[in-house]
Amino acid sequence: MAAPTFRAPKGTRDILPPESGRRRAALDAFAEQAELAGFGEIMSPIFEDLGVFKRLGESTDVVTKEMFDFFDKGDPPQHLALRPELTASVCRGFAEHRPTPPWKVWYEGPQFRYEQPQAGRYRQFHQVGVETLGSDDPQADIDVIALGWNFYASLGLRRISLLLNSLGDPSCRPAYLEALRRYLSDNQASLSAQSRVTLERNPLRVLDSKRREDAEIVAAAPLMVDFLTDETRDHFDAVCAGLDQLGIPYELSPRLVRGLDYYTRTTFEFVAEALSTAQNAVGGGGRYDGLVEDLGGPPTPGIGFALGLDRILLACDAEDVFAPPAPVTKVFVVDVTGGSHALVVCNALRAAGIGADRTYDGRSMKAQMKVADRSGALFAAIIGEDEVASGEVTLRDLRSDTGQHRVTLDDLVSSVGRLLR
RNA sequence: GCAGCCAUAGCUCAGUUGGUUAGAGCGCCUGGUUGUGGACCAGGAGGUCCUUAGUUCAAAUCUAAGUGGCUGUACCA
Repeated sequence: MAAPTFRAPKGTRDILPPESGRRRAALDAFAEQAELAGFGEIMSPIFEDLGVFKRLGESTDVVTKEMFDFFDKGDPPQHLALRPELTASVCRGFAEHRPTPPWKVWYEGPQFRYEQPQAGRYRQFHQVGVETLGSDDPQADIDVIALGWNFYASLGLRRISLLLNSLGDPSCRPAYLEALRRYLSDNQASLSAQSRVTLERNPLRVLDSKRREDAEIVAAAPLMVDFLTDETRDHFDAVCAGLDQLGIPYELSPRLVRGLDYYTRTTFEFVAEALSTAQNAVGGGGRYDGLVEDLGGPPTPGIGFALGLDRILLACDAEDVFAPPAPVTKVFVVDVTGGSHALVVCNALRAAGIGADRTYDGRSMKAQMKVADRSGALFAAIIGEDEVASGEVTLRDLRSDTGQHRVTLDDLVSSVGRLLR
């Protein structure tokens, strides 16, 4: 390939039509579902004070090595970072504005992590998500999970699995962590070198290891579910019962640990069976009952999820669903008299809400008809010397052989409007 | 982070043991009809063979480094 002077930075890409239209449609579908469920959109800044994201957990890769951070020009300079996820921003917003709970918001937008890119993983990636702040009712958990589930279904995806777990809360997790740490330490000799390091920082995440050497030890490790207090167990059981009630299938996944430290109690992940194992997580979320307080707000429980749009669209490809939307151009104006009539006609059609397009540069009729066909337009509106002389336009059906007929310029918009119904 | 594979036209890819002017299909443009798209036919445009350095009389082809993409792994969405 001829090397262009500049290219999109590593791990980023341009999304061009028609793929961009498909993403827009997916975003619109998500927005509609979220609004139907009573969520309003939050538009937060793309960068925040680095401290906002440090609360995600000092031991997570996201915080320790994957942040795009920089200093601004202030005196003293402020240490800022591009957002690596949005839950922290939402909680910061809640702590800042103190809206009346329960506060239900949805979001969409690009997020940034400095990682090694590969298929389905980008340095700038796009997520949609929701957060419900201010309620620890298990029915809030169920509503959130159901919204995610329904969104995948609305795109046409069928092969999505829901993995469910409870990570406990401060009343029971310390005891479990202690038991887990003791167990893993006792069996340290059998663990991989990498896991021995992870064990020091965060024993929970050793459970996430997929290294073969660790498999045996991990499989026999104590499980959080066996340490839940009555209260957290009741919460978890209520979530399961609610999902049963809604007919949403799930798989209990007692070793499901998520990459961010703030999660408590309910945690879940959506997996696309149509994608290869390394990038098949298409969404995930859970409760983070301590995060708002960590960010300086009042003690506030919260639950939410984030879904990775890039991977969702890959899953749509794999399942061959959710095609790009039909072209908006309905009428292609072919003007062989120089183009100024096309200018007027297109403007009138567009004003009436009818998609209209044309070519430039005074091309031949043959060339213009070719472009008209390719545009996906349903009709060609042809303007030549004859039409100009009689104040008419020739309307030609491009998608069937019903031929063509003339209408007066004044009638064009209403004729087309009738034909499109 | 670690490891492997790959990089030739807008796209998908051929290119022999290193040897004239680097090819195909699709796409694009023009014409075949001085007013008509899709099918067909003819012609045309389009290339720093990723970059740099090296080996050689000679490099798309061999070597090294860099860059980018992909795959696995780690981790994550």
